[in-house]
Amino acid sequence: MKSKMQMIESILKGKNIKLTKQRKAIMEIFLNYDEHFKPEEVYDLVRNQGIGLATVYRTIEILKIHDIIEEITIGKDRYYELKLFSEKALHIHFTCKKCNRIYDYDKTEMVLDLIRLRNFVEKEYHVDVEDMKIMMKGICEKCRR
Amino acid sequence: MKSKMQMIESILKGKNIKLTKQRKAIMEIFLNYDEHFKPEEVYDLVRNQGIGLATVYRTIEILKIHDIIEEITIGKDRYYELKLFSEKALHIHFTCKKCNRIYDYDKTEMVLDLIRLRNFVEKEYHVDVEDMKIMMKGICEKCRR
DNA sequence: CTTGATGCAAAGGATTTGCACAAAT
DNA sequence: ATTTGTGCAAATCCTTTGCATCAAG
Repeated sequence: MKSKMQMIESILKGKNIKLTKQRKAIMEIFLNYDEHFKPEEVYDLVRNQGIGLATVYRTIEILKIHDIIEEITIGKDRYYELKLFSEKALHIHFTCKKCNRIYDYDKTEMVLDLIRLRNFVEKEYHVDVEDMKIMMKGICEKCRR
Repeated sequence: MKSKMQMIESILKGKNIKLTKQRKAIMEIFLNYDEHFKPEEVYDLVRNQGIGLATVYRTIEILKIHDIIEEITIGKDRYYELKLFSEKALHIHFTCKKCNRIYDYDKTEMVLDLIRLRNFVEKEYHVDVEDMKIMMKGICEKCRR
């Protein structure tokens, strides 16, 4: 059985994309921590390996285009997180207005609503929906008390 | 009965925000066309009145903070559109991957699903949801044929 | 009058790009 | 060998800010 890393590698190989040590290092960040990162944050984690910021941006772009990671924008910040293999394939991003923490919610109960929503849109507007993002903003449990 | 413009004016008056001719001109863009605009696009529509780009940015910020317009980010672009008074209070933004057109969908049937989703999140995670955005990406009807 | 707003140009921050060199296939 | 990727620094793009001046309340 192939590891996730190997699966990503074979996806990229099929597209003439070379597997450099820089790209592997960056991919590992997303695979090992199932979290969101800003480009700068990824850079901080790999710069000790002599990897430049431009390479981080270029690699993120590649991973995004091939749907391995996804981009979420919150206010003025852009984050990236693993999309492929993520158990929380369809999840909701919640940002707290007070503490600015970002939470990912992914209960199955919601996924059903989301799928229904997608099906409705596809039928009603005759489109193919390939991707959806739900962002909520409000006050989190900790900040409410 | 107050016009929408008058209502916005009274909201802003209560906050020590002066009603300059520049701000009125920019507010009218959002009121008259119920569409999304980039800052530059708003600027193009008001620059003939001698309004500077910085003022457009500053006014957009004010309108956003007071929930008169809302921000949506699609890829690398940031758009703003009327939020207050908008019949399509809760709507879905759909972007076509091929033609890059942006559509707003707002059938009531979906709104119910969205409200249920919000209620679920609030109960399950003990948060207050004040705002939500749904972005979908895919292929639109025109580009499918 | 007094305070807050404007326009301009300059500054800032994030992202992209050109290019000579290096590494993967 | 060829092709593609990398690091660096410079360039670009979007957005914000400082400041002298102007206008709203």
